Parts: sequence; C-alpha cells; structure tokens
Amino acid sequence: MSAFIVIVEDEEDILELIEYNLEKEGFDTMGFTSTKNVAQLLEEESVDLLIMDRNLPGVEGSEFVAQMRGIGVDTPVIYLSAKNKESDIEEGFDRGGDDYMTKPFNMKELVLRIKAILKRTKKDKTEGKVIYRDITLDLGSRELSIEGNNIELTKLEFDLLHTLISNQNIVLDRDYLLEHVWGGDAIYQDRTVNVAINRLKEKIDPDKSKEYIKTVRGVGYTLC
Amino acid sequence: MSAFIVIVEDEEDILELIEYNLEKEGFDTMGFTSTKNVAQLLEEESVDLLIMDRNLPGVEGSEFVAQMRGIGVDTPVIYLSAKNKESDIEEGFDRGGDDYMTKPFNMKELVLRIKAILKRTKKDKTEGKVIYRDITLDLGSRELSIEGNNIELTKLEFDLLHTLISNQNIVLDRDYLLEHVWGGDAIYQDRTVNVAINRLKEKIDPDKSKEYIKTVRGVGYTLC
DNA sequence: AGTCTCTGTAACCGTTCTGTTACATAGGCT
DNA sequence: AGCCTATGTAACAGAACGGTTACAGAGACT
Repeated sequence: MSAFIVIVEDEEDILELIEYNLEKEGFDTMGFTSTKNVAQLLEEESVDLLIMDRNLPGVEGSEFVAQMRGIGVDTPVIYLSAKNKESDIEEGFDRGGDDYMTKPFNMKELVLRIKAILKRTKKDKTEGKVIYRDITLDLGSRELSIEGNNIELTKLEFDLLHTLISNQNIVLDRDYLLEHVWGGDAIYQDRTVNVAINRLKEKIDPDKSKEYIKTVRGVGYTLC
Repeated sequence: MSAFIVIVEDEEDILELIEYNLEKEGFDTMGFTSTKNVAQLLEEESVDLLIMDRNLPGVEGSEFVAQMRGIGVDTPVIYLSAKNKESDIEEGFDRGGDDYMTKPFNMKELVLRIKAILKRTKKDKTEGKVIYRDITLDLGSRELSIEGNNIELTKLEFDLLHTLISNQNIVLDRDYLLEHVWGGDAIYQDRTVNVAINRLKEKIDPDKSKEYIKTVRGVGYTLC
C-alpha cells in the first residue's frame, strides 16, 4: 500500500527530514519549498496526501488549500505549524484540513497520523459474502466454509482466495496476484505465489478431488 | 444517578460556565464549541441529554438535531438561544426539542430543567441489554453478568466488550477498535488494543475455557 | 499529598506464518 | 523419447505477530 505524499515546507532541512522518514516507511514523496508547481501537481496527479506548512513566506498554506478545494481538489491535508495557538488550530480545521501538527513534532506521531488518514480515506469496507460453487467466504467474520464445513485460513490465504473468487473465470497472473494480495510495493520472487497457491489448494481440497483452482500453464491461476 | 450531558455552545466562557455548574451538580459533561464530532458521540455513546445552542456559526442547532432524529438518535435536548422571539421558541419545539431556554439564563433554572427532563426520560428508558452466549451487558447500569455472576469492568473494558458484542461475527481490526472505543482523534499504538483485549479476556474468562474473544491473526479480534 | 486504580507503552518470548531454496514432477515441444 | 521449461512439493529459517509481564504516568479518591 504505497501512497504518494506531497510535502510543502520552506525550511529545507525540515523538508528533507520529513522526506527521509516517510520514504523509510515506504511512502513515495515529493517535496517542495513553495506552493509553486504544487497546484498543477494536485490537479493532474493522484496525490494521496498533502503535508503543508502553514507559515510559508508569501502564501498562507491554508489559503492555498482553500483555493485547491475551490477547484475540486479534495486531497487530505496535514498542516504543520510553528504556532500552537488555539485560534490557529481551529482555523486550520475550518478550512477543510484533515489534521494538524505543531512544530516541533514527533516524527513517529506524524507517521501514525498519516497512516490513519490514508486508511480513513481509502475505506470502502465492502462486507458480505462471496460464493463460488460450494465455497462460501464470509468477508465479515473472515470464515470459509466448504460444503458447510468451516476451514481455517490464514490472512494471506483468505485474501488470496477472496481475490480468486472475485475474479472467477478470469486467469490471474502472478504479477496481478502479487500486487493485489501482497500489496504493490514489496518485491517478491515469483515462486512466492506458487507456494501460496499450493498451500491454499491443500487446505481447501486436501484430496484433490474438487479442482477448484486451476493452473494455467505459462499464465497464472484461475477459479472456473 | 449520574447522567452524561453533552453541551454544544460556541461561546467558550458560557460553555465553561455551564460545564462547571453541571459538574458541581454531579453530572458528567462534555463540551463542544461546534457540532463537529458530536454526531458520532450521540450515535455511539449513551448520552442522556444534549444542551444545544441554537445560534451556532454555520449549522443551525435545531437543524443538527433534526438530522440526528433522522438517524434514530432520540437524546432529549435543551436549546439555548439568545433570541426569545415567540416564533423561535415554537420552531424549537416543533423540531422535536424537549425544552428551551433563552440567554441570559439563570443557572439554577437550567439545572432544575435538566433534572426534570432526566427524571421524565429515565422512566421510559428501557435501556437495552446486549446479550451474547451467557454474557449479558446492561447498557443502562453498565453492568456485566456472566452466567448470572456480576463482573466489574472498567469503562474501557466495558466499551470494548460492547463494541465487540455489537459487532459479533465480524472481525474488527485494531484501527476500527481504536477509532470506536478509544475515540477517533487520539493517536495510540496498536499494541494498546492488544493489551486491552487481553485484560478483558482475563476478566471475562479467567481460566480460558470459554474462548469468547477470538484472535484473528493478522487482522484483529472477533466475538463469534 | 498520598494511595489506588486504570491504562498506555515497552520489552521479551513463544508461536505461527511465509518467503526462499532446492529438488521432484509434469507438461509441451521437437 | 528426450529435452526444456513451468509448476508442485517439502524443508528451513527468518520475520511477523500476539500474549504476557512489568512499569510508569495519569487520574480519581481519600
């Protein structure tokens, strides 16, 4: 789950410090020392989060964000500010910002807040059940039942089966599975998928009579 | 008979004055200067009374209450208003409010009205009980009984169990629990959930024979 | 102020999971 | 059949995860 984060901060060393720490956490970052060029970026690229200094020379950070909101950019924002007066905090929130931190701030806290915001904005928790032949996958309780019998799955196995069932009749290649089940950023060997699939096969069909998961040689796997 | 009263009033000194006086009377209070966060609170917590300024900047207090009624929140309300025009009073009542006071008001009178309303609503407060297996959670008295035996829970433990029971058969991840039990804005480590869950487990099932709370590795916890 | 309870944090440890590797097997092609 | 490549299988080790405990700070109560 790599996110693209844009940081606007005029003090270069702080900017670098933030970028360094966020990249260490696996985020993609782009830093600016002024709002110049940032507007265009926000409009054209899919930016997941904006970290914005309130006290930029020239433009007020919150003013800038307000303008962005005006043209339909709804990227969530974390404001940074040297001040911590109550009035400032309220103003920041009123203008549609999502979070607020005062300098000097704890880098750990910043990362936590970032993760919280990303999670919140990306939440489209679809709950319900997915069914395929005699397999039922309960997305709420994360339970698998086959012919009425419950089978324990690990998180990885569950997610993998979920992806397969959601795309039944479509052959999914290893890259697709790696990206969707494992998460885009990490790098794995391709045998990883292989082994995981076979562990899953073993669990849902120990005596290999059902052939739920079909191997498509040279391509990937499918449920059909 | 301690009641939980939420106050929404944008003038900070008045807010503080009210809180001070109500707490002196033994009420639990929570004050807000805007309706932000209040909706969530009303939905999720058992709020006994809402004191609501009619003249908030932005949202109309009575409009806000109407929305709350729309989603099933039936917390009684006392409106505060600087105006005392007849039309306003009527409108206030029409929208389902329970009482109405005009500023400036007498604090003694406010307390009396509060007590009157609480008395009235307490009676028909068939506060629900939540039941799961042999666990009964009395939301009114905030008591837990298991197989008929009362067990003391702290506030945190109670809220946590309440959330779990209300979502039984659904695996709740740590972020969800942090947001709903601890409250959205604060930042905690997720091991916090871990420890809290285990303290709760210890209390409700000391000899680990019942397995009420199930750990779903890599995801969260569930009652199933 | 002092005590007690509650609760967040950190550290440690055992368990489970999972990525990797090496090897075996199967499928497809000439 | 023989070869080559892709996939299945088994074993292992490191990583991730959660349980547990200890501790300290916050808050309530005396």
